[in-house]
Amino acid sequence: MAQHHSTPQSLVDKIQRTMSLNEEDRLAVAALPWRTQRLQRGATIVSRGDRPTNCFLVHSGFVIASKHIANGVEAVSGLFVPGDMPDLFGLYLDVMDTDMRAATDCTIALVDHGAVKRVCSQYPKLNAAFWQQTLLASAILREWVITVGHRSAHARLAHLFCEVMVRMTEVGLSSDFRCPFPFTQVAISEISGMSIVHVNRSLQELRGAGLISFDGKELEIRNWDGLKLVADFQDDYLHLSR
Amino acid sequence: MAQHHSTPQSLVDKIQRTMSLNEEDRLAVAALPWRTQRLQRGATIVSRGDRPTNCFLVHSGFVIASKHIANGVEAVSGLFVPGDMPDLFGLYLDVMDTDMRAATDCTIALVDHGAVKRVCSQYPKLNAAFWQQTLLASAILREWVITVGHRSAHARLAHLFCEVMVRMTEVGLSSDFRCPFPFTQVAISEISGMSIVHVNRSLQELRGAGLISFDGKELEIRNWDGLKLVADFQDDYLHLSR
DNA sequence: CGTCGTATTGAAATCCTTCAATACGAGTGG
DNA sequence: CCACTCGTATTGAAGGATTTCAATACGACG
Repeated sequence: MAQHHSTPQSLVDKIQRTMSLNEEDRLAVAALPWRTQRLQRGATIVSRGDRPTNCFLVHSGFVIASKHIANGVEAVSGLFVPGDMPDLFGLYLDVMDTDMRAATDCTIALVDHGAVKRVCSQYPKLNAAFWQQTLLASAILREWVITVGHRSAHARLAHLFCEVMVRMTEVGLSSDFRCPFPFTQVAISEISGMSIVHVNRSLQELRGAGLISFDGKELEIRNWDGLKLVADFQDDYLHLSR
Repeated sequence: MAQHHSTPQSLVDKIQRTMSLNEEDRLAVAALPWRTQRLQRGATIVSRGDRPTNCFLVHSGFVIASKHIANGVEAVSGLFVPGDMPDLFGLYLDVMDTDMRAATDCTIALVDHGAVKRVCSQYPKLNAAFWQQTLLASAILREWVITVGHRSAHARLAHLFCEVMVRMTEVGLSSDFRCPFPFTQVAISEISGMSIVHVNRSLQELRGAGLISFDGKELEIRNWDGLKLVADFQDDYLHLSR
């Protein structure tokens, strides 16, 4: 697997949306021993039960966190976009409680836990920044618990689309309410926890209402306010700066 | 409201289940400016939109995190037991994205964010410990996303009971598979996101199968393995030591 | 041209909610 | 002590949302 060094610019940018890093901090992040790696769709990144010594940053593509439950069903608990560090929580949790896999072809950058801990202890700003990244992830989880538990299926889809659009926008990967979203309907059904049939119908509903367009590659939100309304989407949980 | 100083023993204990603190660390935690406070059931602790300067530790009672969604419904995203710091995530998230309220009469201990940050920067072990507490909370959220999204209603209840029992046991509040659980069925319906009627019926089912007994005050698990089975409960996400 | 993954549609089945009514128990005021 | 009320628990039954089953269509690719 190809490996080379890489600048974690997306991470630095993401951190700087909520915290100001000085030159020294930025350099320290860049100086971390990142190892870039290309992954094919479906590749396992970490497995439940692992005792990780690394964590990773998503450079491109989408990553999914899931567990296999009772009947062997894969239940998804999170979707990650470039700039995210999906398993950063492993830094202080000895054993992984979920699987992570590449939901699309991906490029990721691995870093050693020890190195991360070292910069954290040396640069208080970075300690705060990495900690904050884990907290931002937990804010999304809180919202997912509510969405999955209390919103109707088509609101769930709408909510997912709103969230993805905002998160992609945050890292500069959208324009004009369009962003990559290279998922089949069966993939969307896994992510959203809905049946394939119902995904299909809800999608038609959202399309029919002129709220979105989606071709399996790219998502376009054609009526942001309308979609937000059906999704009951309030973006405060994403803690956008300002 | 009565306020006095208090030893955060439950927190220290909880931390020590996964990390070894030395005498100095323990003293530093105890020396934090904790302010104990008594709360009546239903009391608001923090509100969505707040810019907190404190966080709190639950001493006794149960705390609930929730948001008010579309139709004014209160959607619960978390349940907290003694020893938990439910809003610790506010340490590095400027504005609260959820409400927190006392689900029962409670006693909590408030600490100033500044003081927490200070001990964290001074005691690396405590920095790790507090960070880890937020990560343990996020592990529970991941499991909740899955439970709410993929498990049947009666499995959801069973799962909740398993989780509560383990978490109460962790902090020494259970014995013989019995622990306080002073909730009405309507409260359980809010926590679990199920309708009241269905909570009632699922409860009867679990009782009828001899798995639990529950009288609105105390929960008893009469058949742990059986309950685990219907709940599809695997405790790894709680990261119990050993 | 055949095949396989994907998208779409119809229809039945299931789970869960909602509506509605009754029962039960504790607390309150007469 | 009784009558009343209110919150809680329970039950029946209808309605709705979503899943599951089954079939068909579509499109890319070898």
